[in-house]
Amino acid sequence: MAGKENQIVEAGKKQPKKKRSRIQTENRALILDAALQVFSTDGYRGATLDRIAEKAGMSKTNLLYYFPSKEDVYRTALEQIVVNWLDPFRDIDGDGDPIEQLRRYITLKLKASHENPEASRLFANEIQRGAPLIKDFLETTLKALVDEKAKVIHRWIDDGKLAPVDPYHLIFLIWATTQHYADFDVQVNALLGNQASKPGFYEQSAQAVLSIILNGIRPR
Amino acid sequence: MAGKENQIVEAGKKQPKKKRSRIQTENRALILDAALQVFSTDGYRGATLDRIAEKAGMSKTNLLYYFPSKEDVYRTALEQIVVNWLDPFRDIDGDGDPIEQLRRYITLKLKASHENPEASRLFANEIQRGAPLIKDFLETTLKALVDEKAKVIHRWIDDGKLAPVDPYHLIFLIWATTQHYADFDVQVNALLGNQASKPGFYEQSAQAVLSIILNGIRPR
DNA sequence: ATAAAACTTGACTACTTGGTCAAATTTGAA
DNA sequence: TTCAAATTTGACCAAGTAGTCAAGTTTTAT
Repeated sequence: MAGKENQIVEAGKKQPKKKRSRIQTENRALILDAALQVFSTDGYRGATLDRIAEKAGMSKTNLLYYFPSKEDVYRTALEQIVVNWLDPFRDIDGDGDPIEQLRRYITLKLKASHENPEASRLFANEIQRGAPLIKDFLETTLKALVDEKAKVIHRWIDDGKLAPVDPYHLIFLIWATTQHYADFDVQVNALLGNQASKPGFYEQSAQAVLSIILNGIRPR
Repeated sequence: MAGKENQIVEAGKKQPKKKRSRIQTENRALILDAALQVFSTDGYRGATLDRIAEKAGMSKTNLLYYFPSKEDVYRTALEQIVVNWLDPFRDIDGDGDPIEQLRRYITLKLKASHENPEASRLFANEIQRGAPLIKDFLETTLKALVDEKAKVIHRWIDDGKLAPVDPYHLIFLIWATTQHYADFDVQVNALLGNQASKPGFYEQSAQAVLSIILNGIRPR
């Protein structure tokens, strides 16, 4: 597994982006969608190409016609997720109102966890097994971005707009909490009983999470 | 996999607890320790008995002399974890000072995540794959305990000792945040660079987490 | 010391899994 | 329509995998 091309996310830019036929586009999407489900519950090693192919509605051989290997399917799925991950975080605006900016970000993250829990779980799985494919990305691209936002938060604190909290741990707390609703949704559902399946549940939990975190960081 | 004996944790009580020889005690411990490491990074399906046996320093055949099957090794390891999990939560004292009680609980959880991250990851893994072995436990034993503590928190709020927050979501937030330092420690390390390996780091992050959460729930 | 019980292991089995290959079948541009 | 390129698949293979078995080696109670 792996070797040199750990350049997840960095890739995609230089690649000439070969044009794909209609069938190719459709089938790759089917495969990636199936892969997301299987990888997110069974992990990289536990997932099998047979199951992914079955879920995608084609033979394993055909799946391997579109992706050269299991690792490649996984890498591609993971890459998609990571890219979508970054955008809302990047959008945190240092010139905006801190509470409003963080409210927006937390809300977006909660929504993502709610609408696409598999993606969150797949990402969590990758980290939990030691991040073999994205360690590099974490240490470079993501670290740079986090450092930048940490500075923004620090500035907010210096301006008295935010209680003096460690920016990094604040970011971790937000990530942890929002992902929890995706990664541990079985537990959340078990503990909340029927509540969790009621219609307004998502908005209600978003409200609760926001109120705790935002109170925790509001200047006093 | 599985079938009827989903009664994790409930077991152990009725079992006559057969006495074990010195060798048995030692080897079972070696196996469970190795299993914890392998299961926590590779997941249930991804883990192999060969790897566990190798890490435990014995042949796979011998491992299977002590545990009848892979699932049984997994179940036993998981059960140990879950039991240890519960104690500090149970110890939250409704008659104590809320802030002090929660500070204590959060500190204990952070410490556990710090000292035994594999256990946390194994538990997370079980939940993420749908909790096939402990769904029952979540819905009964754990739910009852959480309901009880939620009532305690509610009482604290009614007494004006705590800001009006949803108890369940507060508990989720605490669990999510404290586990994050174990489950995502690769990411935490990558983003904090050398900081994370410095001596006082654990105390420092505990301090940061406590300050955010406790501020978030202090009455105002 | 000794023999029964406890422990340990190599060889083996049945099954799964990632990946290959050659032979169809389908698609689409001319 | 036509045929080369694209797509699809069953048969197959080598490398694991969980678990069995019988044959040893070590421990321990007497």
